[in-house]
Amino acid sequence: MATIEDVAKLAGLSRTTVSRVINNHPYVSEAKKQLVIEAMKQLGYVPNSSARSLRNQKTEMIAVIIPRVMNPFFGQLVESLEIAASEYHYQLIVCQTLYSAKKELDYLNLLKTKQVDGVILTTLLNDWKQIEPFLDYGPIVLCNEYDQKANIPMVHIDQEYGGYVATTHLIDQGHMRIAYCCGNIKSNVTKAREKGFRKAHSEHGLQIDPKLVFQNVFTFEDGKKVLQKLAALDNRPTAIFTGSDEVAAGVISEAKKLGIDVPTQLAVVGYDNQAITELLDPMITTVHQPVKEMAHKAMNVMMNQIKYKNYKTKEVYQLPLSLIIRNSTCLKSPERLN
Amino acid sequence: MATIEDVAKLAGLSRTTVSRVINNHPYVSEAKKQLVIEAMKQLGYVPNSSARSLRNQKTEMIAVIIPRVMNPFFGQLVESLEIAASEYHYQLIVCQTLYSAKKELDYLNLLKTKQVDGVILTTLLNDWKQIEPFLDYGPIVLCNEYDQKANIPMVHIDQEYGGYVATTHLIDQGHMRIAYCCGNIKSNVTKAREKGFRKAHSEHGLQIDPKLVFQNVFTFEDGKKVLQKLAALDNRPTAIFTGSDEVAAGVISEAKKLGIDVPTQLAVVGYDNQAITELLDPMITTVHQPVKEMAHKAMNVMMNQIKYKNYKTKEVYQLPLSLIIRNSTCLKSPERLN
DNA sequence: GTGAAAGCGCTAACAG
DNA sequence: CTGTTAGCGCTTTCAC
Repeated sequence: MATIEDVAKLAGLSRTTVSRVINNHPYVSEAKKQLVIEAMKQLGYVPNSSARSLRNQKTEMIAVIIPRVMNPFFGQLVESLEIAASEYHYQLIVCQTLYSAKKELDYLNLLKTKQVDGVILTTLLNDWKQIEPFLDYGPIVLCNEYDQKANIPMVHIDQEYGGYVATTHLIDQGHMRIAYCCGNIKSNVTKAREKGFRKAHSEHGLQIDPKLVFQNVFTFEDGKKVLQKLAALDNRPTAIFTGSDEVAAGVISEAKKLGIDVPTQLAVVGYDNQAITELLDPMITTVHQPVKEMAHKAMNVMMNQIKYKNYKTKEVYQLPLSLIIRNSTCLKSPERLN
Repeated sequence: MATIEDVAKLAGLSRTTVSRVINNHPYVSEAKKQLVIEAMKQLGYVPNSSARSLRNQKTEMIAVIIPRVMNPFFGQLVESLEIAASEYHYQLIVCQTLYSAKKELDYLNLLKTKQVDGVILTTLLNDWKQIEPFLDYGPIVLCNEYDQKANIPMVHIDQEYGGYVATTHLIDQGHMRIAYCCGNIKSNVTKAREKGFRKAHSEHGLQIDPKLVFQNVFTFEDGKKVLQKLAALDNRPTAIFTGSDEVAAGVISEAKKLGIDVPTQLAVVGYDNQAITELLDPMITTVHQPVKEMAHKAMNVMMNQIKYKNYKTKEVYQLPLSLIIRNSTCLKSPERLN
């Protein structure tokens, strides 16, 4: 493989001049520049990126830590992050924790070993205390996840409003007994959503029945099970807020099987606005999260972190979301509430 | 950041000895080994991976080139490839072409610049002639895609059998007019599938009506459009083979809208066995592809390529697939054909 | 067993 | 405008 030295020799110049041409430095005469370009072409020369990384102390790689790619929300996030990264000529490394806190820490080591210039965390499996020491080695940006204690940039979505707007929509439709499903109760994303759910209730003077609250509900199957439990209740709810479209799909599927009509007997709200919401009958009312915008903002913030190296400054960016009303909560009116 | 030099000084030893400890070399006395370990711990030392990459001429990174993460098939492939890579202590870089042949070439440059030890190609947007020169810089493995002309390892699935088994299933159900949708006609994956479709027909002495063949059908929306065209036909088909579950879902959705019953008036076969096949009513008969196995095999082959550096040897691994029969093609009998 | 020294390929003072 | 030189942090001969 040709090196910069080879190019220099062939062009009859020094390594420095070649380097200058590669890096578009000024003060290289046009004549020599052409000489260098010619020599590079002739040798098929491409700079070695390990050498550059070592010398420049940067790798132009970002790691993104997610639970798993097949989770539609995180898949979409990775897709958008990769597109954003490539706009900055950065490469994206995918790191799947598979919900293991230890793997999260393992992947953070990429920062210590300088394999990446920064890490984007999309969930937080460990306590902030465990994460913080890694900041000595490079920037960490929270994207989607939020932590009050963290002294770093975070780009996230207003989940409290998400819970609030969806619940308010149900209450406006006349529902007074609303079931609630959420995912990982330890996540601040989940907590904020629940806060919004509670706020909507208290604003309307409504109580929440603890029997209607379910935790750690993630999948289609989980959704089915929740519906079975609800169906067995004496005093059934007339609506349900689910933490994800998959769960909503499970609820609807099982409701159909048991002859419970959606939305007339049970209104269902999903979350994430995944493709599936438009494929089912009825189509699912859901909360749209601005994933692309979040990804771009997070990458933008990351680039600034890399540039200005102020890794331990808290910066909070909160993005709005919107409710998309479809037939799983009401028979007509496809409006969009902001 | 502590370097190997710092560790050596603190331990009162040479860089060499420290390096030996890091790399688990024999011939280091236990006493000094402990000294080094102690010093490393005290300094929070971690070896710099750019320096190692430069010295060792390997990065322990693999790039995988896919169209996009949100395509469920490729999302699943990335998920499995990342898991496989991490078992070898390799990192995975995601590269999305967004169906641009130029981006495919751009990402192959990661090989030239030595940013990765190898590239896994899952589709082929360029001619093999365009790709081949990159083999001078490192290994390329084809995973999912297949090309007769390529002189490299390829791990793929027996798509011809996929087309064959699905079509035979339809014929066995008594269908004689079967519509056919496929994706990118230039892909060998697509071609093989069609070959199987044709083979099943000729084995049963059946003709294929060109009016029933559709190309470049990828999405849910595309599926809807295909059904609309079929519905407008004088002589409608009684079954349809689609290239993906999404398309099948679109066909079924539109059929419902037009009052065409699935499966009695139109039997529908999907492809990929994505989650959605079990969420819809009717559940979709589909072809299951062994994605995890393919990913593991591809990564395994890649590791051998890196080790033995015989980049230009053709090796073909073909994996079997199976038909999963659900209600979109027949009302009962949930069997599984191999 | 251990260390000195060369060098992986590149960039950036610094000097001219 | 151009070249000389000194490393970036690590591993590996080659001596001892």
